[in-house]
Amino acid sequence: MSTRETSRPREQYHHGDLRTALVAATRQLVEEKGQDGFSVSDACRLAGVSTAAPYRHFSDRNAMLEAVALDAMAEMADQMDADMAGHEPGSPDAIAALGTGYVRFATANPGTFRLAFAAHDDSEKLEEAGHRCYGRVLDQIRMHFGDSEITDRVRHQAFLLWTFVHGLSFLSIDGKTDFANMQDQMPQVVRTATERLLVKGG
Amino acid sequence: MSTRETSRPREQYHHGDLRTALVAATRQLVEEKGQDGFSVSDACRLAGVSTAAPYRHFSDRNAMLEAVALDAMAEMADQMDADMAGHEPGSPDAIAALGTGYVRFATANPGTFRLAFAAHDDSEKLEEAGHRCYGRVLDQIRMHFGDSEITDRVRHQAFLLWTFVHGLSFLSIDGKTDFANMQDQMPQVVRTATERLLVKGG
DNA sequence: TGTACATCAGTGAACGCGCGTTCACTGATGTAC
DNA sequence: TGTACATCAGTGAACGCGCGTTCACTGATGTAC
Repeated sequence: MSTRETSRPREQYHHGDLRTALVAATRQLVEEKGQDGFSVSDACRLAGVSTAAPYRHFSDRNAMLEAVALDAMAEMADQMDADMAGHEPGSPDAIAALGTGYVRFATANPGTFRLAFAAHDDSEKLEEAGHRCYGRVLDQIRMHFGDSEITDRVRHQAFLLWTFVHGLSFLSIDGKTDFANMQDQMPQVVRTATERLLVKGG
Repeated sequence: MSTRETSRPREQYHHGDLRTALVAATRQLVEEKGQDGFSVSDACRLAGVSTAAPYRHFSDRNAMLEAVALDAMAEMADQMDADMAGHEPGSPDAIAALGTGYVRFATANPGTFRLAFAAHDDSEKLEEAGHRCYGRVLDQIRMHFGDSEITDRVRHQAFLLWTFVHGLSFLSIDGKTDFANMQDQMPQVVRTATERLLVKGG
């Protein structure tokens, strides 16, 4: 099972890892053209297979998008973990780092971010992945307050912070921030908002 | 030039106000199917005209969407003005009212809201309309601080607040708020965030 | 080690569909006389 | 008030296109003997 580049034309009848290659192709196209601009045919072209091939691995077009969304959600959790590493658990530093990780993922992967957070009527797997991601925020804020479980005030604070970084993500990827350099200023903006939003009496 | 319902089949050769009817149809479809799901043909069906008719009034499909976005931006400004009316200018009440007006517009018109705030490469008219809308926020915050002009701190504060209500809008329309009743709780959430984010030392 | 065979991941051609846009046209409207 | 005519907002048929999905098939792989 050799590694294979997504865009190189097939040289063998059996691909080896077509599912993975198709997810990669789908993700690339979602970034380039958005989830509505994405087409199964394009993904097949990228992966170098016939247009019927994906149906061995996915029930339909939507399942391909869902696979990308699931991947993205897990990757985002990793990004947040990485950004949080080294900070005192429950500290404003750690909490702000979670937020910057979120926004950084969104700006680095705007199409995928949009896809992952769009309303998917059904997918409970995606919802679970989202909750797993959000659990990190809840837990840091629980520790910040020294609570032993996820209380209402923890949930409330977490929601305020999530709302902020979610808004910052969308404003950034839609080009509505007038910062000269979003990359540089973003962490400071998140830090300020975190400090102000995070107060006990809420 | 009589008023005409959008969905009634045409009875006359000349429509009377086809441009307006097409904008209304486009907007309805953007709400039902999103801006990518919208099709010119559907809009023509709704307006009861042939598929070639829109090209008398719009250069292409995109121009139809832009017209809807422009309408929406103006309407949003009206909503914000209406919600702000009766509050002391520059007061937290007034500023929070601007925010709730924003979120209320978004949740009442999710498809149109998304369209209006998506990245439109070019349209300077839309950008202007957006700035006109945002000017209300800048002005209220300027008054709040008693500044005589739009200073950097005013811009900074306004951006924090905008970010928050923008995030709340997206979380709401994508069904990520776990409130039992968004309609009831939203104003209080906006109020809390406004109070916390709005401090002099920023 | 060599052979027979089941499995199933791929092919490629075809399907029906709806799309955005163009074209030469038609006919209602409003104005000049 | 009545008529001729220019204007231009509509028609309807057609175009080329790319789409998602299905179908009977082919041929590479891995296993049982």
